[in-house]
Amino acid sequence: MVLDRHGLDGMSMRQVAAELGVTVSALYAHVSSKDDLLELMYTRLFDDFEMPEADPERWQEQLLEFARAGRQRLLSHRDMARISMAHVPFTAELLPHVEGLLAIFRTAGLPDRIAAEAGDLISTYIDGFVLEEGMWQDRAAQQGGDGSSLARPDWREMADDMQNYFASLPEADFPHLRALSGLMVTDSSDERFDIGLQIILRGLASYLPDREDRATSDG
Amino acid sequence: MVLDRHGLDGMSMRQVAAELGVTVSALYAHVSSKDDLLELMYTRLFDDFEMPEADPERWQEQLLEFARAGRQRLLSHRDMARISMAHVPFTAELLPHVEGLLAIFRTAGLPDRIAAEAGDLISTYIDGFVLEEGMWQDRAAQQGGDGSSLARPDWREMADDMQNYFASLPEADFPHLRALSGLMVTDSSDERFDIGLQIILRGLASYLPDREDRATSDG
DNA sequence: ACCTGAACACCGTTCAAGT
DNA sequence: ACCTGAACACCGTTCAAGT
Repeated sequence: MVLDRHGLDGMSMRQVAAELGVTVSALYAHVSSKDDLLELMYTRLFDDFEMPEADPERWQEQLLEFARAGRQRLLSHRDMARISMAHVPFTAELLPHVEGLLAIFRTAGLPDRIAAEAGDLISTYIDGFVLEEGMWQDRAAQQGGDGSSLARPDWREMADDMQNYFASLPEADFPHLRALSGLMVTDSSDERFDIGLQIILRGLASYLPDREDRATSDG
Repeated sequence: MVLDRHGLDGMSMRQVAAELGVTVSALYAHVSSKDDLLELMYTRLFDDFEMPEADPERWQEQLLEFARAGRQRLLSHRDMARISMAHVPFTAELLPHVEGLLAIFRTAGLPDRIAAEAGDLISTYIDGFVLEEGMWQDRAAQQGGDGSSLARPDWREMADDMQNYFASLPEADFPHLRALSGLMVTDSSDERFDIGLQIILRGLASYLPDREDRATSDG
C-alpha cells in the first residue's frame, strides 16, 4: 500500500481513491472499511517507534520524550489522534510499546496499581491534547477565512486581544482571571503540552515509596 | 428552542428537523450551521452548573467533584465531549466556571503559572476521557452486532479474555504485562476516571509551597 | 486477482419561492 | 417571520459486471 503520504484533512475514501488513480470501489478489495484503512495507517505510524531501555534514574525524562515523540507522530497525519483514541492499544503491533511503558513505570518503583493505569492516563492525555489542538487549528483556519481577503489570524494578536479582554473584566466578578490575564494565553502548544505532562509526571512521582534525594549510592 | 432531549448518536440536521416536524432548511433560519447548533446545546448543557465557593482545605475534593460532574454532563448527550474539545471556554457563559476553577487553584496556594494551566489540563483530561469512552462503547456495540444473533458483548467476559491473553504472553518479551495482567482491565470507567484524576491532583499538590501536615491552626 | 460503473442511502448547506 | 422544495456537492458502502 502506498498511501502513507497524505496530509489530507477530511480524507475521504473518494479522495484516497483519486490520489491512487483508481475508483472508490476498488479500495474495498483491499480494505473492509474506512475505519479499517485508518487502523492500518495507525499501526504503520508506530512501526519504527523505539521504546527506550527503562532507566529508573531517568524515568521522568524517558516518559517526557515518549510523550513528545508520540504527539509528533500523531500530529504528522490528520485524524490519527481520533483513531488512536478509538483504539485500545492491545494489538500485536502495539503491545511492545505498552510493555515498554510498564517497564519504565515499574522499574521506577511505582506501585503496580498505579503502573497499570499510568499508561492509560498518559495516552489519554496525548490523544486528547493532540485532538484538541487539531480542532482549535481547524476553527482558527475556518474563521480566518479562505486565505482570500482578510489578513490571516495572526496568533500573537489574538493572544493580545484575549489578554486585554481578561484584563477588562469586572474586578468584582473575575478577580482571578484578571490576576492571571498575563498567563492564560501566552504559552505555545509545545509549552502547554510539556507543563501538563510535567504535572502528571509529578503526580506519578508522588506514589514512589521512598522520596528522599538518594545519592547515587552504587553497590 | 426545544431540542434538548436527544440522545441521538450521529445527530444529523435532518434528524433534528424530522424530530421537530419541520424541513431541514427551516433550521437554518434559527441557526447558522450545525456547529452553531451544537454550540448552543453545549452552552445550555452547563447553564445551571454551580461552582463551589473555593475552600482551601478541600480543594482536591472540590476538583474531584467538579470533574465528576463535568463528565456526567458530557456523557448525558452524544458528541458533547467533541464539541467541548473544539471550544476554548472563553465565552460569556463559561467564563464564570473558569473563574471558579482558578479560585480553587489560587486559594489552595498553587503558583500562578500552574494555576493558569491546571484548568486546561483538567478540561483536556475530562474531554479526552469522555470522548475515548464514547468511542470504545461505539466500537464494542458495533462489534457486538445489531442485537440480533450473537449474545451481547458481555463486559466481564471480555475482561477475562484480555486477562488470559496477557497471562499467556511469552515471559521473555512481556514480563511486566504478565505481572500486571490482573490489574490491566479490571477497573470500571468510573474507577479509571477517578484514578487518573487523582494522579493529576497529586501532581498539582506537589507545587504547593508548604507541604507539611499543618494542623488546622485557626487565627 | 483486480478493477469499473452505477446505484443506495445518507450528509450539510443554499436559495428561490411561498404564506 | 417562518417555512417548503428542490437542488448542489459531497459522503461510505455494495454489487453486478467486466478483463
